[in-house]
Amino acid sequence: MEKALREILQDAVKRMIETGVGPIEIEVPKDEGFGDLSTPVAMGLAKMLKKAPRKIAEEIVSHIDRGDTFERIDIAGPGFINFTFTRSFICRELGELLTESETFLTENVGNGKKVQIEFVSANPTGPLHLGHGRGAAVGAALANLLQETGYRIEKEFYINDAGKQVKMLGLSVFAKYQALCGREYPFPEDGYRGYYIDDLAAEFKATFGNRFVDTAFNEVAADFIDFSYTKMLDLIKKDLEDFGAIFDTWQSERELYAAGEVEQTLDDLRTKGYIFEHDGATWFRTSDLGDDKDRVLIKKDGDYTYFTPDIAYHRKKLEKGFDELIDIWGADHHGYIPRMQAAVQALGHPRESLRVVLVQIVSLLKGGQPVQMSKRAGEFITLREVMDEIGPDTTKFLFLTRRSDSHLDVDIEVAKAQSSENPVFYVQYAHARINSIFDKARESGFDRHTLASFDGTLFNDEEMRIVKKLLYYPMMLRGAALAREPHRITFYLQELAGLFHPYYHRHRVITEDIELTKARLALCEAIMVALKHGSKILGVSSPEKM
RNA sequence: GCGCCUGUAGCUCAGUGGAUUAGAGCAUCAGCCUCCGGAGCUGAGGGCCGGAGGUUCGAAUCCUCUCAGGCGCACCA
Repeated sequence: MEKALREILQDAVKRMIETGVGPIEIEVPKDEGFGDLSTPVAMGLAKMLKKAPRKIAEEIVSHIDRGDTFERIDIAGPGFINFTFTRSFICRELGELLTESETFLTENVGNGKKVQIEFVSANPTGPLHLGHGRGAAVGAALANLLQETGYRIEKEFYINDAGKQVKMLGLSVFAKYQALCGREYPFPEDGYRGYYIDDLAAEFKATFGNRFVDTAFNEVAADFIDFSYTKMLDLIKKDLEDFGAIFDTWQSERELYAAGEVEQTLDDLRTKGYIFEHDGATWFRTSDLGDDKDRVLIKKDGDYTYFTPDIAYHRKKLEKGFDELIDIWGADHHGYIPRMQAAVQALGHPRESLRVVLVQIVSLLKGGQPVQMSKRAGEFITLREVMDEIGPDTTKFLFLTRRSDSHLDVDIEVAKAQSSENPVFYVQYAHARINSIFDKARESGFDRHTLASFDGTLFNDEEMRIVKKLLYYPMMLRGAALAREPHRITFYLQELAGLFHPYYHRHRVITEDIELTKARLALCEAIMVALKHGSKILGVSSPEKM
């Protein structure tokens, strides 16, 4: 519906301004009385054409053939053009929705653009916590959303298997291992203290016995590090899989070093003149590229900073030929964006090719009281706990019912208590309910595949309202994709379910009247398709029974 | 001190320039099971959109200032 209007408007405007204009804004009016769709385009053009908005609106309207598409076209307020579609046009669209099914709901906005989404990328030093879960939910949903709207997507997890963090993990396990073997060994101050460290130490001992007792950590560091982080990574992979976050590629930081990528990146930047030496360290002149200050790449002691392999990593991504990189980061890393974009630019790509989606920290409450979460101290609620407690669907929906950059308080008590009152069930229930209507309908001999021939004149106002809501789906999806905001789908689904449930209570779908039944079943079918499609993008199931 | 994010109903949040009465869920209160699934439905109460200025025909939305919370500001990761 919106797509058709967009094309009509483009044509009309082109007759006035040969060059045409950029994307034309089309919106659903707040008040139904203002029509089905409306555009403020005339107001936007007012400055450029130096004419009154209403005059421009009139001119645009004069170039539009009402045909059997529009019931009426009005100019209202300061210059809005309001469009009301004819019933026959709307029903024709519904018919297309039914025959084309999911294809009707999506639109190709990506044009095959290659986009890589990197998300979660948790250090393999412990189980995933709730914050990671939010990143996983958002990343997976965004990937699905873009996939559905014509982008080519790769989902990647970056494994920090080379830095200090995994070393600390190894040392923590080493210390516990020594203790298990009856040796005195100081536990590192910054060590990881979670219960899983004890488990790892015990597992290590069970595997290797006392073989590593009485050795210095430095001599056996690799054994402990590799053993521990691979176990943790396996755990993470399992959690993500059960959560429904499936990755295409797993990029190891070590591999970047091994393949000489880090060195090459430094050479590359050096050749381009961004590198300088100062105070015994090697610097990257990011301040030339929009960063606050220059950044160190090689420290005085000869080690790389965290930034350095990360540049190499992004360089590798860009070389794989992606048009856009989306990184999903915790909001506490937002200060890191300018320097990473500077790096992207230094490597010869537009800085916009890196788009960072920030996911705010999840604050945890327990019965209204804040719970301090610290990975090092081992005090945190894991994604696994919550997922097991309230289910992956509810957890995902919880994360996707908010904008990703909004602060989110999760009260674990409330979340558990609400598990049967959660909005996700409202949406799923609508789907299950329709499914059960169809079970009933089949008993009465109605076939789901002959519904496209429904008689749309039988729809009452309430039904027409639902049909229109369904026809708004493609534009909602398009907007969500362009804004990279999957939460819009969540809200849409709640609204759609919110139209269906009251409708269901007021009207019987299956009645003696065969034509009316067919029309209503057609409507139900369409609702079901939309619910299913949106839920699938969110990674939430659409159960047939609950 | 500087920067970023957030401040909307009791709670959790949508809406982020255009059109009288600013929306949803939860919570609270009052109702609805002869009928396709009550994880549902109907209704009620509840808001100077943190505050103050400004731009505009028009501001929750844009600009400035200000208050409050969160997060950043490393030769840490």
